[in-house]
Order: sequence, then C-alpha cells, then structure tokens
Amino acid sequence: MIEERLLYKFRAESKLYMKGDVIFEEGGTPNFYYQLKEGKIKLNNFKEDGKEFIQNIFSEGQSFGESLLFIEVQYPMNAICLEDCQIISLPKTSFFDLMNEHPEVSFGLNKALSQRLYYKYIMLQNLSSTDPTTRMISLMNYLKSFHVKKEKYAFVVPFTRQQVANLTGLCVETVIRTSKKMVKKDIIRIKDRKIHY
DNA sequence: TCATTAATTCGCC
DNA sequence: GGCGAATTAATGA
Repeated sequence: MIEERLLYKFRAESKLYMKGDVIFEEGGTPNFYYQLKEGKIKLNNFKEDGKEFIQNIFSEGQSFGESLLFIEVQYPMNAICLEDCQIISLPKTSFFDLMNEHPEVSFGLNKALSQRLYYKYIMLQNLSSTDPTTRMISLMNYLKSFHVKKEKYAFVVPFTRQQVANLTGLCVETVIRTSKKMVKKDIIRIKDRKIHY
C-alpha cells in the first residue's frame, strides 16, 4: 500500500461504496489505482455457466487494479464490494507522476505485485489438483502465511464456505464435505461454523 | 419480535 | 458433483 498522505498529495480521492457496488467491470478500461481504506472487495469472473470464480479478496490497506495500469488492456475481471467500503482512487497519470517522483514507493509496489504473482502460482498449481483436500489446504496455507500466529488451529479462515468454494473452484457442498473429513483427520477444527487451521 | 434473505447442511440421485 | 429441501444465522422493518 501507498501512504495516504502521499496519495492525496497527488490528487487522489476517497469515495464511499456500498456493499455490492461494482468498482470496475470486466471489459472496462483501467484508469485508476485503487487502495482500500476500509472494507473488503473481491475480484471475480463469471464463467460461461454463470458460476462465479473469485480471483482474490482484499481488505483494508491493500491496493488493486494497479497491475493493469502498466499495460494497455481492458479489465479481465470485476471488482465488487463485499461490504461497505472506503476506497482511495488515484488517476492513472497521477499514479505515474507519483511513481516517478518516489522511487521508493515504486519499489514497494513491485513487492506487492510479486506477492500477487506468488499467490497466482500457488493457486494455479492448486487448481490443477483434483483432490479437494489439497485445494483447500493450499488456499489455507497461503492465507495463514500472512497470519502472525503459526500454531495449529490458530488461524481462522475469514471466508464463508461459499467464498472458499468460489476461491478454490469447488462447489459449496464439496467444501462442506471436505471440511468434515479434515476435521476427522485433525487437519482443521470447526468452531461456530468457522474453520480453524 | 416477526419476516425476509443468506448461508449452511443434508439426503438423494 | 449437483439439485432441492430443511435448518440455522444474520439483517432489517
């Protein structure tokens, strides 16, 4: 993320969005750098059959859409608010001005982009696996890697079953069935419907 | 508190 | 794995 002070210096604007609001859509032209100040958003696609696949879910402090600013393409996904959000947006030209004048910020951005890429590598490998247990475990491993507590069961998966399903490409029922199997194998625990890993 | 909606779970194919 | 129905949780009037 980029310091807010710096963003505003470059004419960034803060906007409020409601749950379910669309920030940008597949096919649209990327013109802004977005940074989440408050709330959660998802990047998703809808497959031919109408099913949703979630590319990623972001929360406070994370930026999104920036990787598309460097190349002349259209958005390959939608960005939708999962809850009410406050989002800071910076126009593309200002974004580049900022990058030019603050190379240290540019370096930080590289780091963030590398992190995204890493996630994609993990998930790509993940999706090629047919075993639902493997899919869920690699998603959880990834999520837990950001978590401070590394002890077993210390991490609570911050998603609903539905969201886990959409992130892994599994169906809800499979996520539920697989979760139960994993509880028996002592891989996870479930408390108040939340998955502890 | 009741009604509505979303999420979760279960049974059956 | 997918579908429909039952159950439970969350949200709002």
